[in-house]
Amino acid sequence: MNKVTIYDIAKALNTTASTVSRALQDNPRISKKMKARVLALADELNFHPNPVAAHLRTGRSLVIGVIVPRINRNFFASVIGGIEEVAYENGYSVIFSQSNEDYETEKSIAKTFLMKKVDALAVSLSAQTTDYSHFKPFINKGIPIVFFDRVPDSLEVSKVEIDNYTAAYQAVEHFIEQGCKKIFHLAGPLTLSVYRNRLNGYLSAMRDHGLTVEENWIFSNAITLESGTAAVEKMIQINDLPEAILAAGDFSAMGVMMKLKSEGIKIPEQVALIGIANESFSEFVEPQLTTIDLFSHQLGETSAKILIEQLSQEISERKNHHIQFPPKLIIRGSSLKITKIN
Amino acid sequence: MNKVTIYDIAKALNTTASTVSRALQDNPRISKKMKARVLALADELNFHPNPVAAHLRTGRSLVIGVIVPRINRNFFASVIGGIEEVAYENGYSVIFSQSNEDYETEKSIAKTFLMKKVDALAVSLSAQTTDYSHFKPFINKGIPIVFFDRVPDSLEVSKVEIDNYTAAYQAVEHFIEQGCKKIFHLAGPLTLSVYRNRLNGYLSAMRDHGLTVEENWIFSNAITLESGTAAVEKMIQINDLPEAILAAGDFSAMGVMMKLKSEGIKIPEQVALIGIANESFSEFVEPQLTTIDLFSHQLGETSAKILIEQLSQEISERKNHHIQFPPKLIIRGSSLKITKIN
DNA sequence: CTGAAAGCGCTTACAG
DNA sequence: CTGAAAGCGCTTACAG
Repeated sequence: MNKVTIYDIAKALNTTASTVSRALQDNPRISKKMKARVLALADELNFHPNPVAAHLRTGRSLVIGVIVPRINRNFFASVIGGIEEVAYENGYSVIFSQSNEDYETEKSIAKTFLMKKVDALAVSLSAQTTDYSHFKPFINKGIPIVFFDRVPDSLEVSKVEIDNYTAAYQAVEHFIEQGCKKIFHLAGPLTLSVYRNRLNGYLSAMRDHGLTVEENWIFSNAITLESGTAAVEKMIQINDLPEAILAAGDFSAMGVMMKLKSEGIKIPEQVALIGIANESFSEFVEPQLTTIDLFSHQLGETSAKILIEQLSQEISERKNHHIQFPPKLIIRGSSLKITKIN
Repeated sequence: MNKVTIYDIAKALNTTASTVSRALQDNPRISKKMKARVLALADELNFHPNPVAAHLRTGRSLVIGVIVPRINRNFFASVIGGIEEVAYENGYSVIFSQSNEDYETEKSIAKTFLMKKVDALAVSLSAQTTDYSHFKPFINKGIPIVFFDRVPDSLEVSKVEIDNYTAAYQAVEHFIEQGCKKIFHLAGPLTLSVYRNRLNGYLSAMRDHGLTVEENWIFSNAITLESGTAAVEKMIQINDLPEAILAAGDFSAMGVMMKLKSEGIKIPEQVALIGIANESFSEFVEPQLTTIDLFSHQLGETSAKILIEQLSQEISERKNHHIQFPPKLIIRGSSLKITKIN
């Protein structure tokens, strides 16, 4: 219990703290014999160097900070899981905090993490965030920073995401192959480039196939279950149902599905449906939801690897990575009008 | 950028670090005038005391460690979300790690957290853990520790859970009210008291209603989707279907549901079904899944509150809390044989 | 109300 | 290959 320090070990071995410290770090300047003696005694006394003291001295905390909108989403939980795994393997711990989609909270967390001296930072932006200056101090201090999924467009930093433009584009093409022309899009908050890219992919695919998108075909800020339900209500109200709907997230797709079903509208026969995220529930529902995999775990692993690589480099030799995973459309029953499965 | 310290402030104000330190802590021994001057300058210089130095000196890290089997489950993500919220409000940060249901990993994380000097610890045990000695050092050092959901039965510590016995008991009674007598149970890993309690609740309810449970009515170690599917396969194989199934988790209930549906067996008409956890997907599926709410977010909040309370107390005045939330059966379509809704 | 001084437990430049 | 010494940036018992 009474904490053992390197001084206790030094005294017992008739040497100095310097030597003990070096021996524990496997410093080549220490003889094998001395190292063996130090390690043996450290082991016997169950000694572990106090990382806090080391941190104060070296400036390295071995902690990676993570900021997410909320942890209570399979997608974000899974990304954080990936980050934690890689971090742990490399001797780093993960400290995290939730912005709750709130800009002020995000700013305050960034400040806290800066004070707590995280060695590196991984962030997925809140839906409210349009100004990124709260991340500047990290960049200025040479603290590696990586954004994942919800990345800023106007900041020179490392980014890890999927190719959202192509993802939406492919979804629309799949609808078109299934014979759909009147295709609606439930877009997310357009403050975030993720959702702007999905919207653009949708628009381009429609245009490239000679389909004109009407104004009321696009619903904005619709990523919750409720907003999916509300969108369908509105369609029914003005008696304007599409042949297909691409939702910017699985939760709003789920709202769409539940509302359509409760109204007796057949999926995919009357309205085909595609979500984005591949949440676990997407294969539990009926019909199973066609969706786009976001490679959440790999997103996390890759983000952590970038940070850890940069931590091992001199500031001058670091470069920003911009990684885009190719999207993967997972075709299931909700979008198959022609080849019916399920 | 060039870090400001209390010495810089002291020098600029023609006073000493002691005074600056006390002023920043709002120590009553410092004059209001001096406090005002210190705070103004600190603000102007954008100074924040280095918590690492404070930690080395005071021994307080303002970090709470959390160990979960895995983060990639809505239940655990939600608990951690609750812990983080309360921690953040109280100036604490949350560091977490995943045991991946592995005992050795759990031990190793505990050791790491001890070394990293967390101020307090919240744990949900891995399914493999039957020995708790890796938590003893925390208890011995007076580091507050709380277990949630997957709590150890033979350790004098604070525990936060739901009354799992009653939960399962009520589920069985609900089945009986619906006219079921042949009721199967998919139990979880019985190393964990959570699952033993659920099994016991099931057994007691059956016995109290004069129903004899046969050996093959209970499937053990069945909390994954796959094990749910496998259980139904086995029932079909030996041609022995029940009137109702209580699964120890929503994921295995989902496996049961999918398999029954693919076999053309009607839920709840032929087999009624109840899960446990109230995962978000439970209301998305068809029929909607009757389940038991585990109050995940409150579990997290309560766990964090206990820790924070204890951190403010002398070791001698701390006492172990044992909190059991009353269970809440959420009745949906999958269990309603008589009163059909949905 | 304010100050001088020690110390938390390491690491590392400097010296030999 | 080993040691003596300074210092990371705070806090707080002791003194006045």
